[in-house]
Amino acid sequence: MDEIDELLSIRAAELYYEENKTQDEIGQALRLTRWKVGRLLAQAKQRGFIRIEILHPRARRLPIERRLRDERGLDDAIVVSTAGVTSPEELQARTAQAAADYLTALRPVPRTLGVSWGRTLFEISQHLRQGWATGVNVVQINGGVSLNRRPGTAAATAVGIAQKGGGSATLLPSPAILERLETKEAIESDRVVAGVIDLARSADAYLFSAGAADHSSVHVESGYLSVPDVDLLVQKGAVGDVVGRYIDSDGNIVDPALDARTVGLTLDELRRAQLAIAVISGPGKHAVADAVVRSRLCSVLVTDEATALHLLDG
Amino acid sequence: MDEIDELLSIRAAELYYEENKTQDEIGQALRLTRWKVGRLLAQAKQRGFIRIEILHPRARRLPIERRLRDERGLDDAIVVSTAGVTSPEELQARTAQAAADYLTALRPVPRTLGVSWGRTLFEISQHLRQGWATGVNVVQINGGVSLNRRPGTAAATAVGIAQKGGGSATLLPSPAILERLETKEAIESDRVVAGVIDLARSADAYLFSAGAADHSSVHVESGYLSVPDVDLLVQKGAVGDVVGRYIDSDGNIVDPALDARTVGLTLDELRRAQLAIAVISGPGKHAVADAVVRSRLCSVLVTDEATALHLLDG
DNA sequence: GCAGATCGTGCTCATATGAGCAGCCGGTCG
DNA sequence: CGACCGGCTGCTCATATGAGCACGATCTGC
Repeated sequence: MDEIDELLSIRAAELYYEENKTQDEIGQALRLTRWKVGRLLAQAKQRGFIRIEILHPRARRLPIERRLRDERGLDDAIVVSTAGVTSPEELQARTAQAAADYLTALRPVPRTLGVSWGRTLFEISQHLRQGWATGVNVVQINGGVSLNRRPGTAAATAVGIAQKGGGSATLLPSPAILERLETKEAIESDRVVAGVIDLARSADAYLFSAGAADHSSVHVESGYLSVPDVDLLVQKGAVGDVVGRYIDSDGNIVDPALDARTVGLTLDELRRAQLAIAVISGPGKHAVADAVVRSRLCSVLVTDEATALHLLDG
Repeated sequence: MDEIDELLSIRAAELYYEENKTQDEIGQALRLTRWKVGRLLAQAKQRGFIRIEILHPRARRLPIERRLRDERGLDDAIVVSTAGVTSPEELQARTAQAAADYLTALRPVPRTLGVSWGRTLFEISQHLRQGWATGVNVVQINGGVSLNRRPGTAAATAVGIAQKGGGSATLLPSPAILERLETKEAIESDRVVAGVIDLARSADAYLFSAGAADHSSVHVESGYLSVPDVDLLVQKGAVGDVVGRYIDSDGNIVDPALDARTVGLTLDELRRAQLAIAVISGPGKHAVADAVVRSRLCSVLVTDEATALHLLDG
């Protein structure tokens, strides 16, 4: 296309998209046939001169979702638009809403849903509508009795999801990470705890998020790890955690000793699941998101546009 | 429209604009009739959920141009899009290009074109194509023999426009502002100078820009005014200058004594013109642009989107 | 409880758009 | 010099879309 046609295509696009003229009218105005106008408009679109954005908190990016499915081998992907997002909170809210929508529309409805806990999961629980399902039992898949502040966020999340879904919640009454291996083994051999974990293994679907490996981690906030602990993990290659287990960029356990002291489903158990929904968004989580997808920890990913593009284009 | 319809309209818009489905296909997917889909899409547009942008340096904003004509009483308005602009230089280039395009398309072709000088005018002269007109004579409408750096920018501008338009340039051999009133009157009574000004008065069209009243002014750069001079003008209410004459927000001369020492067409002579094209863009020039339009110094305005919106919505 | 108003729905029909194709023009190579 | 090729043009025809309308549901006020 030469420059004169490029300019004409812009003039045509202005009249078509901004002035709502018909291609025929544009043809008269620019002294072109309507077919030429149609071709100019098609070229303007094809060359990327026309950008169409859907500005809405619930807007999704279907072409990116398709690419994630095709190029990253996911069973499904939900990508929320970042157009018009002004704060990190809004991004988080949009993603949580999308996850809640996905759960609500999920068919068949899972009878037992395994969930992790954390900021993202809590927000999803809040965005779910009363009656989003009927008779969904929720089971915690990793330990999380909070050691200090915000007691019961983990419990509140699971109970909230269950209650709104017309079912009951089964909590995992254990810390996330124990200081000694023996204690962890003792807890896991406890009848109740072992029963919960067995139930978790049998869940039809899992819903979990991932944490970035930095000082803002819920593990630091909850007191399970100290800031130097996290620094050490990062030094060993950790990019973040999934159900309390820290992984490197290939999805491998970074610190087997620490991992052995972590209560809950193992990553391999998660990988074997039919339906594992990861909800990961925000600029700080690009690396973990990549590790989760790369190592097939999830079959479904709910994320934001920027994170998705990072997964696709590096 | 209730929330369910709002959400549906977003889903429909995603399928329509991002996936290129027909309304009928969307109807099948969402279990709606195609008419319902059409209405949802219309509502999504009307409620502003759909934003269509034309991303191109030459893109204009026709609806804003129309509003400028209708609401601010301009004969014509050219508004360049700011979509995708990354630097002030690019904004300036886009506006200058639009001004050059406007001149080129102007009918009837002016036989004599009065021009001011400055950064904007110089850039317009550079964007004009060789042969943009045939036989356009250019005359300077305000004094501008540069006192120090960049000698001849004013002359180069006028000569460039004339030469590319197949005509000749008539320069105004005078400083912009003189220190003493007597000198100014003496210069103006000079046969050559008086002849040039007479020719300027008879021009078919004028092309000029406006300067902001701040330290970046060409008058400071050229040495006609000192920084304290400008500060004083601002204190008296100056928002900027047109053909070297400083005006307040109502378009009135701020300092009559200074104005009397300024060589060139007066503002009232400009106001009487059939065709006075002002080219004003950039965030720093919102106030002058408003003054120019409000006081009818121009009949045609070439500007950028942000400035135009300032003129329209405050 | 009912008449009238209002709204949303799904139709018919006119119009706008896109796909595909024959002809033409300008360039190229034997 | 002329046959060929590729790209552009403006057509025909099928399809997609939008305007207008009649019907039925729902709401409102007496």
